[in-house]
Amino acid sequence: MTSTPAPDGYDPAAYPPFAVTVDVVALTVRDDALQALLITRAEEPFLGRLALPGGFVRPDEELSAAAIRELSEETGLRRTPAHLEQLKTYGSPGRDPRMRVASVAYLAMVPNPPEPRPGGDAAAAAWVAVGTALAAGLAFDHATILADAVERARGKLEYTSLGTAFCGPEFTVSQLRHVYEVVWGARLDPRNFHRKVTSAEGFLLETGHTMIDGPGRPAALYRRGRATTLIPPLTREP
Amino acid sequence: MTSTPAPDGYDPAAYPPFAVTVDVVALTVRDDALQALLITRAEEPFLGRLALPGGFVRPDEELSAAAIRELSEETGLRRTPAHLEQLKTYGSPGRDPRMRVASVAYLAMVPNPPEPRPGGDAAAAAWVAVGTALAAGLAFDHATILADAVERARGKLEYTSLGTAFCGPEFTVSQLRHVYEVVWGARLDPRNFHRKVTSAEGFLLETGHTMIDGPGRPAALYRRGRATTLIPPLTREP
DNA sequence: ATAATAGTGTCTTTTAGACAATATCAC
DNA sequence: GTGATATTGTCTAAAAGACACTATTAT
Repeated sequence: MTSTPAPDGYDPAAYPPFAVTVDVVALTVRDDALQALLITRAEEPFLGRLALPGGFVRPDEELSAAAIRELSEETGLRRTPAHLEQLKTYGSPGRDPRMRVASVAYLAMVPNPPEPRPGGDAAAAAWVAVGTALAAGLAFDHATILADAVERARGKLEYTSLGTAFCGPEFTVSQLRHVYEVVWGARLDPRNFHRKVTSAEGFLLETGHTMIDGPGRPAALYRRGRATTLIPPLTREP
Repeated sequence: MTSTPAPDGYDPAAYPPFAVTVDVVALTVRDDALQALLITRAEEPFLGRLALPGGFVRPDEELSAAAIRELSEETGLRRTPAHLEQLKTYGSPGRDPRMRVASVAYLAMVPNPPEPRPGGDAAAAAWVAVGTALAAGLAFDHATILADAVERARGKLEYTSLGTAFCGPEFTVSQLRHVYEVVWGARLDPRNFHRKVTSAEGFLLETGHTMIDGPGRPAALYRRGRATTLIPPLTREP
């Protein structure tokens, strides 16, 4: 099973153990803010500090499966996120004081965020506004991971249909626009936004249903289209 | 140093060892083709098969440093690539028959590719056209990694100044256009391309020098500007 | 009626893409 | 001169952004 050890130590079994973990940045739009699902650590190191949910990958587990499992275990988030993608791997030698750890970070988008329920080695779990979290400080290098995730999400809204992953199965153009406004932290012209998203090929599918929310004309409900890339893209700096 | 082991086995030291490796997709534009730097494996498994250069990360080594080191050891590529970025981590349970391995893949751009010199556990090292490599088949899941890398490179040419990483320190607009044409596999109008790249803010810096290559008016030489994102972006489907 | 939101249309500016025209070289 | 490449300019169509206007609701 093991190949011949090379003189300079290429035999895999001879190498000092690395731990491989996953960390999940689950984002949602709630209370007019971009929020991340964070836990309060119940163990050392960084006991009591805010951190991303995550943990060790099991011997026969896919990385993405580990991300979904850890999210479920530590925060009680049962539903599979509307979108899950690998973000980046963080593996600097000193990032975990216990041992050498390479952590594969995932980015998840969650619509209609349920209230979290802490479990595993999490003392608490809560949705926290991204700005608040970064200002408060996070365990390990999780602030860097969170910042990278937010930047990825912001960029991807421009040229993909990812914004719909923050919305439920059926949504109005206004709800989608609200997502964009919150994630980008910018005002968008409702009329131009409406024209752009409804004319982008394969982005939105009409359901025929409408919805009334407060005063004003009822809004048409849409479902995500099959297009993943947005042509033409939406633009961020108006 | 080690925290209290949790009942369900969260003690990192108790976890079965993962190996962490890096694999490097070094790309260049040579002979009117997008080529990748590949090695021929000198060991089992996949002895004699083409593969990406790569290997185990050392205990106190940054992931990116491991990528540069493995590239140097296995292919003799001494120069630091003009661009190096993390691509994605591949860690499916069965991807290496010897043991559980998570491989952090890197994408590198190399201008003026030098002839490689094999070393380490590489029996040979050569620049291979991407299409040829994918058709020939690669060891492990390296074909998937290579395909992902090419797709990343193609996309990034649109909205970043990454294309200049395939050129030397000084280059003409034609040379840059040739990079785009080869990577995208498409013809671009020389006149519109010229106007777009020279008018994109901070993309190119005039050097004042010119260069003559064959017949035709001498071409102005440029250097990469400090801008990393391209505004407005170049577009792929003409 | 008034206010609020949804949706359509119109106008101007900007950009993309096609392509004419000029500049400067090798031969 | 011819032929090739570099560079600038011109034209048209598409898209972005500003914003007037209509539609439909709650109050």
